[in-house]
Amino acid sequence: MSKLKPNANHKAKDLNLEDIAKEAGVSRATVSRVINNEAYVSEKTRQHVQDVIEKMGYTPNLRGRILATGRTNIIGVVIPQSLATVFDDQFYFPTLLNGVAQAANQRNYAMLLWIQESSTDEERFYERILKNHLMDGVLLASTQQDNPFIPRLLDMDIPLAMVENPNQWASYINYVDVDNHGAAMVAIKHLYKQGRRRIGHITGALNNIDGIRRLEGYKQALKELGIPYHSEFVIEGNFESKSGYMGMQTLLKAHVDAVFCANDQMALGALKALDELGVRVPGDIAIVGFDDLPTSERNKLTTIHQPIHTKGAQVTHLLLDQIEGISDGARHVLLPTHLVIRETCGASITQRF
Amino acid sequence: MSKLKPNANHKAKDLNLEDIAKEAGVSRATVSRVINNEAYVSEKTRQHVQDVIEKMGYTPNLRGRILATGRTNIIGVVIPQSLATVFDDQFYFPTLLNGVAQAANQRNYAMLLWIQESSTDEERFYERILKNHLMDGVLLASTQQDNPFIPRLLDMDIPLAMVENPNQWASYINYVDVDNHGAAMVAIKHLYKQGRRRIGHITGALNNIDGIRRLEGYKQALKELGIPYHSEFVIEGNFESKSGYMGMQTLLKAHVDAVFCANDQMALGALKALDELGVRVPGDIAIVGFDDLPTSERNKLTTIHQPIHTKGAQVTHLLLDQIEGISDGARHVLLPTHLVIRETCGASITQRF
DNA sequence: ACGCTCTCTGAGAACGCTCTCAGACGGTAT
DNA sequence: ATACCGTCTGAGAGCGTTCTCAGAGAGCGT
Repeated sequence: MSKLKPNANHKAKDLNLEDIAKEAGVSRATVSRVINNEAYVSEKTRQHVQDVIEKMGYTPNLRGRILATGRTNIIGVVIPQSLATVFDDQFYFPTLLNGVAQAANQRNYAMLLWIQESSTDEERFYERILKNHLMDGVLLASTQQDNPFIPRLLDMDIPLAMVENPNQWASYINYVDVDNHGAAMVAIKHLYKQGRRRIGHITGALNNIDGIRRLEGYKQALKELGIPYHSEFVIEGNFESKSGYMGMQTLLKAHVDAVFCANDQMALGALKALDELGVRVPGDIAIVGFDDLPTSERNKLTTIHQPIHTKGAQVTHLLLDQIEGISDGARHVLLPTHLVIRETCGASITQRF
Repeated sequence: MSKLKPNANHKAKDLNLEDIAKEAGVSRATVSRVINNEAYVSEKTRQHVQDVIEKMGYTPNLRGRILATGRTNIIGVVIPQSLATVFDDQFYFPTLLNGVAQAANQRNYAMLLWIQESSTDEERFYERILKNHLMDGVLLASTQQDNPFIPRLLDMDIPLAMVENPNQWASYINYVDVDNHGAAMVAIKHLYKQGRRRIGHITGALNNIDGIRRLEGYKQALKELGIPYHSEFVIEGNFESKSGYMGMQTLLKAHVDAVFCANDQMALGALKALDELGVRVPGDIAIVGFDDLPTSERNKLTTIHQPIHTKGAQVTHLLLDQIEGISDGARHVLLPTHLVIRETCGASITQRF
C-alpha cells in the first residue's frame, strides 16, 4: 500500500519512447508514429508496437510532447474578480463552465481555471501563465466592457474567445452571444400584451455589455409601442439580488404596473420586496426576469431563457477551431433565447404559444 | 492591430535563455541561476543579467522548465459526475473552488479543473492527464465513498488530498474535514432545548461520507438525550432540494415537531412544502439545516455554518505541502462549525449566545 | 537492367529549460 | 611558496517527445 511521500521518486520508474522502441526492436520515430496514428507504418509493425505498448503499459509523457510540439492542449478560462467575489449568482458561471468542459473534454483539451481573487492575481496570470505559453488559448467570460486584458491578449496573438460581445474588439475576437437587445424587446412587448403600460426596468451592471444591451432593448420596445420613456421608471442595478430588492422599492413610488429585471437574481429580489410589502404579483405588478435560473421555476417567474450550457460549449469550439487553425477569421455565434411564461407576468399558462 | 490566425507563428519570435545569455555575455546556466534566484552568482553579474532580461522582455518558457524539472506547478481539481450534473447546489462548489484558487495562486500554482460530465470523461482523465504527469497533485472533492479512483491514485503515488474524510483510506491521504457528527449533534440538542421531542431527519445521500456522519450524529444525539429512535422519523434524501420537499411531506405523517435536514438545499425544499401546506414554521415544526448558504439567510433558516472557502484553501495547502515535500505523512485538518440561529428553529435571536 | 515512384524506417536534431560537474579564481592558513 | 577552501562560471548532458531528412526496399513500366 502506498504511503505519502514527495514525488521525487517518480522519474525513475516511468517508461519512455526509447524503452518501447528497444523492446519492440524498432526506432523511437516508429513508435512515435504508431502513437500518433500517422501514415507510413506497415500494418505488421504497427500491430507489434501496439502490442508492446499495451503489454508494458506505456503512456506517452505529455511534458515531452508539450516541449516538442509547443502545444499543451490546455485552454485557460479566466474568471474576473467581480464574478469571483460576488457569490450572488451561483448558476450562470458553473453552468457555463460545464459547457466549456464538455466541449473541451470532447476535443481532448483540459481546462485551466484562473479565478482572480485580487488584482495581483490578474497580473500574475498575465506574467506567469500567458507569456510562458502554458495555454493554447484563452476564454474570457463575463468581463467588463473596458477590460484592459483584451488588448494585451490581442497583442500577444494568443487565440481568444469571449462569451459576450466584445464591442469595440468585436471584429478581432471569436465570440458567442445571445440577442440581449431582441430578448428584452420580447419581454417588454409581452408585458404590453398583458395590458401593462407603466413598465419599469431594473438594469444590470451598466459597465457590462449585456446590461447595456438589455436596457437598449427596453427603450427600443417602448418606442415601437409608442410608450414615452420615463427616466423614473428605470433603476440602475448591478445583477445582484439585493439591487433588485432595493430597486423595486424605489420603483413602487413611480407606480409602475410591471417591471422587467435584467436578470433573475434581481427579479427574485424584487419579488421578495413586493412580498414583504404585500403587493400582489401579478395582480398589482407583473415581473419578468432574464436567465431562467432553476430557482425561477420554483418561484413561478416569467423570464427569458438563454442556453448557458450551450454558450459555454460553443465558445469553446470557436476557440479550439482557431487554435487548430480550422477557422481563420473571427467568428461570431448568436444563440437564440425564448420567453418562458410562468405566473409573475400575469399571462395564463395556456397562452404560452 | 492583431488579426486572427492559428498560432503557428509564435515559436519564431520568442526569446530563450540562449538569447539572453548571448546578449549578457554569460552562459545559459548563469542566466538560469539568476532567474531561479540561486546562490553563487556575483551581485554584479546578477544585476547585469537582470537588466538584460528586463530590457529584452524575456520570460522563461514554462514548457522547457516543465520537461527539465518534471514539475508543472499545476494541480488538478476533480469534480465528480454527480456534482457536475446536479445543478441544485450552486454555492458549495464554487466557494470551495475560490478557496482552492486563492491558496494555489498564492503559492504559484495553477488549477486544472476536470469536470466529469460522463464516465468516459473519468477514464480519459486517468489516462490522459494523470498517467502523463501533467499535474503535480490532485484534489478530490465531494466524492462518493467507494470512488474507485482513490486506490488508483494512491497506487500511482501521485500527491492527493481530499475535502472529506476518505474513510478507509484516511491514514494514507491528506484531508480537510468538518466535524459532521458533532455538528449534527449540536443541531439536534438545540432543537431539544427548544422543547422539541419528535425530531425527524432528512438525510443526505448515504453513499457520501458527510451524509452518513450527519445521520450518525443525529442518532447519537437522540441516544444521549434519551429519546428513542423511530425509523419513521428518518427519511433518506440525496442533498437535492426536491428530496427535502418530498421528504417533508412524508415526515408530516409521522407528526414530527422538528426536522434536521442534512443540508440547506433540502431544508429549503422542506420549508417550501410546509409553506404550501400551511404548516407554520417554527410554530408547528422547527427546521434546522446544514451549510449556511446565502439563501438561507434570506429564508431565516437556522443552520450549521461550515467554512467552505477555508476548506478549499486548507486542503490546497495540504496538497502543496506534500508536493513540495514539506510534509511527509498524511495530515488531517478538522475545521470548526457553528450553529447559526435564525428563526426556523423557534429560538429567539437573543438566545444566540 | 534501369529508372522511377511509393512505402516504410531510422538517425539525429530540435524544443528550452535545469542540473551536475569540473575548473578558474581569489583569499587565507600553513 | 604551497595547499586548501569557498565563490563563481561555463560546458554539456539530460528531460521525452516530434519532426525532418535521407535512405532502403518493393513494385512497376520501359
